[in-house]
Amino acid sequence: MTATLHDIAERLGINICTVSRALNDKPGVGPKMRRRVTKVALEMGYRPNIHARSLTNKRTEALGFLSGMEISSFLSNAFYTGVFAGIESEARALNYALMFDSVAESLDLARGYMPKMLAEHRVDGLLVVGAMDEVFFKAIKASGHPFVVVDYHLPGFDMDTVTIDNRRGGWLATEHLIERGHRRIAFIGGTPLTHGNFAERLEGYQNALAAHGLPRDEKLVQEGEVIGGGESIMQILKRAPDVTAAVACNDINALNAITTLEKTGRQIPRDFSIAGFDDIQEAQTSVPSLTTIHIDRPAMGRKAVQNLVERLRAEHANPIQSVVIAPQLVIRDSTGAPPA
Amino acid sequence: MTATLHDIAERLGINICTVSRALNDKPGVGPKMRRRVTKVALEMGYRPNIHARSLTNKRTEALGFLSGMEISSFLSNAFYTGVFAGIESEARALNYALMFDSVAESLDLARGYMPKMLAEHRVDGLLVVGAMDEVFFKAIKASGHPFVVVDYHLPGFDMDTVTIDNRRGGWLATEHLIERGHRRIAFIGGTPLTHGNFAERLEGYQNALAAHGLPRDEKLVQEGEVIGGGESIMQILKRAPDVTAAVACNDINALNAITTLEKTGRQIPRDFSIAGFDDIQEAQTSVPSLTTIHIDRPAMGRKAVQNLVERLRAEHANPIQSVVIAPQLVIRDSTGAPPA
DNA sequence: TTGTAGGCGTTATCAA
DNA sequence: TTGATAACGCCTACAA
Repeated sequence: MTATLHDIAERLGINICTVSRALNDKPGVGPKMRRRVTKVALEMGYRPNIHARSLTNKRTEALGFLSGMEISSFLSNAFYTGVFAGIESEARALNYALMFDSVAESLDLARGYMPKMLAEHRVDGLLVVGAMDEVFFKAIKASGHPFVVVDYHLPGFDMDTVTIDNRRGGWLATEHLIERGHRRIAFIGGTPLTHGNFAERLEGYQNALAAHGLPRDEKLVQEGEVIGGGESIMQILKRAPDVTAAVACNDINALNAITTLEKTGRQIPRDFSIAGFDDIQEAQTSVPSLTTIHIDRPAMGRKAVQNLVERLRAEHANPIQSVVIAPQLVIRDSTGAPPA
Repeated sequence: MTATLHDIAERLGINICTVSRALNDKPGVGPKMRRRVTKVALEMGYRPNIHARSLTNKRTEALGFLSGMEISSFLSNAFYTGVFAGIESEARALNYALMFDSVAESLDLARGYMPKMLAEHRVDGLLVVGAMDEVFFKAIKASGHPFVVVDYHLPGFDMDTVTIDNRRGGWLATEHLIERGHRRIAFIGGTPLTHGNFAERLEGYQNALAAHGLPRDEKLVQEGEVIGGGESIMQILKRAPDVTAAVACNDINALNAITTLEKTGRQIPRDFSIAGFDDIQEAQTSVPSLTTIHIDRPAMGRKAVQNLVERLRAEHANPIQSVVIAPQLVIRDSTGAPPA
C-alpha cells in the first residue's frame, strides 16, 4: 500500500539502513546520496510507519489527553475546552498526535486499571485536565509515564502542573470593586468552597478586603451550586441588605445572579455591581457585558504541552515544574460605582 | 517495563505463540492451558503492545477524528461537540482509541498531504465532522481508509454519512407556527443559504408553507451572518411589517433575534413567535425558553462510529450507507398564537 | 560512506 | 494441542 524504506532502498539499489539514515538526518550518508534518497522518498510518497518505529524507539509520537469528567460535562465547560484547544494546537505544532480519552467513572482505578491509551497504545506522555482521583495519579506515576496536570494540584504530590493564580484573580476583582467605591462586597461561591479553585478565589477576595481595611463578614459569603448564582445573591441580600456589589466564583454564577437581580427590579450596574471569573464567551456578549477575570486558557494548554514535551525530550531527569498563570482583570459594563 | 508475551511464556515454560493464542481466544489451546496462561497474564499485568500487533495485523485499533474547522470554532459549536461526545463514548465502548485532529487551513490538501494521524499513525478509520474540501475526500478515498462523515454530504460523491433531515426539521417548525395560527412567517437564514444545512431547512419551511396553502414571499426570507438573527429579523420587519412569527435557521440566530425584538419593546411570544433549530443548551435556559428542533447529537456520533466499525470488521465490501437522523419539535415558551 | 545482522512484540504459517 | 520459524517496518550496533 504505502511505500516502505525497503521499497525505496530497492528502487535505488541500496541498503535499507542507508535510506533510514538519510531520511532521519543522521550522520553517515553522503550529501549526494541523501538527496537522491530524499527525492525518491518524496516521489513514492513515503511516510514512516510510527508503529514499526516505536517498536525499537519506545516512542510513539503521540500524547494522551485525559479528562476526569464525563465527556459531555467536559465539552460544555468553556474553560476546559479552551485549554484543550491550546493543547491540540501545540501538540500538532510539536508534531505529536493526540489521543483523547475521558475517564469514565466506572473505571476501576483502584484496581490499577490503566487506560488503554496508556497501557496498550503507549502514548509518550499524558495531559490531565481537572481534578482526578489520587489513586489515578499514583498509578500513572508508578507506570512511569510523564504527565502534566492542568488546573488541578494534589497537595503533597509531586507533579508538573499548570494552574491559575486564583488568589490573585479574586484579589483583582475585589480590589476593582473597592476602587469603584464599594464597601460591602459579597462573594458568590460554588461547590466546594473548602478547597480548590473556588476556595482560592475566596481567599483572594478576603485578602483584598483585609488589605483595604474592610471587615470580614461571613454573612457576605455564600456557598452555592454551580449555576445557583441567583439564589446565592438573594440569600446574601436577605442577610445583608446593604451589600452593593459581589464577586462571583465564576461567570456562570455571575450571569445567573445578574438575571435574577434584574428580575427583582435592580439595574446592573446602576443598583448593583457584579464581577465574574473566567471570561467565558457570554461574558462579552451578555447585556450588560460582564466585568470578569480573564484567563488565557489556550495558553495554559500550550504551556502544558510544552512542559510535557520538554520532559520527554530531556536527556536527564528535570525538576518538577509548577507553572502559575496570571489572570487579568477585564472591566466591562457590569460594575460601576455604588448607588448614592 | 511491561510484561510481554515472551515473559509469560518463559514463566510457564511454554512457547510464545501458545500464549498469544490463549489470550486472543483463538482455537488451538487446551482449556487447562488457557486458564493457566490467562491467570499468569493477569498476575503479571500483561497488556498487549498495539504497535507490535499492528505490524502484522495491519490494524491499529484506533479511529481518527477530523474536523475541518479551526479547533476553537469546533469547540465552541454545541452541535459539533455533542456529536463528538457520542463519537468518543461509542469508540471507547467498541474498544477503539480515538485520535483527535483538526485540519489546519494551511494544510496543503491539494498537494495530497495526508494528516499524520492517517499516514503515519495509520488509524483504522476516520470520522469526519462537518464540511471539508472535496480534494480532501478524494485524497482520503484514494488512500483506502474507510471514513464516515457526519453532518455533511458532498453531492455526487459516494461516502458513508450521518446527516440530519433538515427539510423535515424546517417543516416541523414551520407547521407548528402555522398550527398556532400564524400566516405570515419569516425565515431567518444563515450563510450560505444556497446549499447545505440552512438551505435544506429553508426548503422545509417553504414546503410547509406550500402544503398549507400559504404563499411564498421572498421578502420574508433573509440570509444573514451566523449570529446576526437580530439584524435579519429587523430587516424582514422593515420589508414586511405584518410578519408575526419566524423560523430561524439555528438557535443562535433565534436567541439573538429574540433579544433584539425585546429591545424594540416586543414581548415574546405575545407579540411575536420564534422557533429555532438545534436545541442547544441555551434554548432550555433562556427566558423565554426556545421552541426549537431537537437533534440527538450524541446519537449521530454514536451511529457514525458504529457504521465505521461495522465497515472495518466486515469481511466483504459493504454498500455505502446514508443515515438520516429524524429531528424532533420541542415546544417551549417562545411560540404562541399571533397577536389578535 | 555504506552494508550486514539482530532485535523490538506480535501474529501467522507450517510442521511436529 | 503445541512448537518452531518467519514476517511486519524500522532502527542501531557493528563490520566492511
